Amino acid sequence: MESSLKPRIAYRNLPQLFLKARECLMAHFRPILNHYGLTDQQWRILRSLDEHDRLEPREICNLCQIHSASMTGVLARMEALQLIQRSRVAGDQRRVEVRLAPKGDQLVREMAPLIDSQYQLIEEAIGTNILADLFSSLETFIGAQSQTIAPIDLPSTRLAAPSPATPDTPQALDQAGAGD
Amino acid sequence: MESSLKPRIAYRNLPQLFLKARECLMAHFRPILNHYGLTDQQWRILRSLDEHDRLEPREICNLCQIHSASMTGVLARMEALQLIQRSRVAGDQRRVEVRLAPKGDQLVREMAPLIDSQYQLIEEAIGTNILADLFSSLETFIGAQSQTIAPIDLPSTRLAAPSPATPDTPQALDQAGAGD
DNA sequence: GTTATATCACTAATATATTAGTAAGAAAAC
DNA sequence: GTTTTCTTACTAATATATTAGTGATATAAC
Repeated sequence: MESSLKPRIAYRNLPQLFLKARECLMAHFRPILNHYGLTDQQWRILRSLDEHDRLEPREICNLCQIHSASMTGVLARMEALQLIQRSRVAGDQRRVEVRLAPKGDQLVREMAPLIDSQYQLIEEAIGTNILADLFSSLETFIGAQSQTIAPIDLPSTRLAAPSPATPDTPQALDQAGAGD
Repeated sequence: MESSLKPRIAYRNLPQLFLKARECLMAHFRPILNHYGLTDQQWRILRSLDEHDRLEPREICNLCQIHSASMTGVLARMEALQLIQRSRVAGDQRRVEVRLAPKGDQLVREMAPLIDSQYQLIEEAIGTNILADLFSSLETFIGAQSQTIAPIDLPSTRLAAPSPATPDTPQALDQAGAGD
């Protein structure tokens, strides 16, 4: 009684597949971003600002899937790099508006044709219809999420709780003990 | 001369779409993971170990899309929580093998039916064929990546380099200057 | 008008991502 | 057999993710 029906999860790992697809794709663009010293997130924000001109942090969070708590730091660094400008909204002192700074605007202008060229190479290599299918499937899937999907109810009897229990081996493996 | 052809990138943002799709989906599972005090990455590793029984860190990196440099810390924390066990490989002292610890195994056993139930609810809500289409498109896309996709060549004349330049506003916005 | 509630950016603490680099061990070149 | 090269896990430094919570402002309730 040991090899008791090993894969205990029946469904395939869809989130993982999304992740892998994204990584495959980003591998073609990351060299461009790195060439200009940009992180993924910084580029996502620049691209959104290219399309929307004036955005508030909260809107950028939604558009770029960046967590609200990360946003402050990301924007602060981008402002220090003079890629964007931040200012308070006139009527509402809580809110902030973000725009491209001249340097950021110039950077987008320079990078845009490179990004498009890379997309074109990808499209040529893997075929227009495969990409079209993919867009279609993704959008149908995302759209379908607006259905009310019920959450399962969670049991209250959890066993392995997030208590650091016995901090056995805090960092490195003990470098030796493999002989006994 | 201001609204000068604003969206300067012609192609749609596919990486972003992957990200959004993944977030939509994970929203249904994260409550389960959080209930058991697990991070996304920890769960991905547990799930892989459920399927593969014995894995080396390098293999987990590939399977779970977790960066090699992050892996050490993630595994160390999971070992401290007694979810996994690490040990040196007999013949090769460089390598490490990772297995489920009893507590981790028990956790997977408890969580597996919950995960499957949630998948089932999702499948019922959005339809089996939409999901099948999606899997198909994703796999075709990932498979097509094995084509040789040429990288564009990067110009050497970059303007905005990753130099922290003028650290104008290091952290917070200046709380006032919005009246003039 | 005052109180309660909501919104928004931000902060703090910890986990993970990313880049570069290190040290030990293994394999290949010689 | 020694030197070179490669592989593997790990470390360090910084960027971002995540969770919880704060303070300031705005809006709603009264």
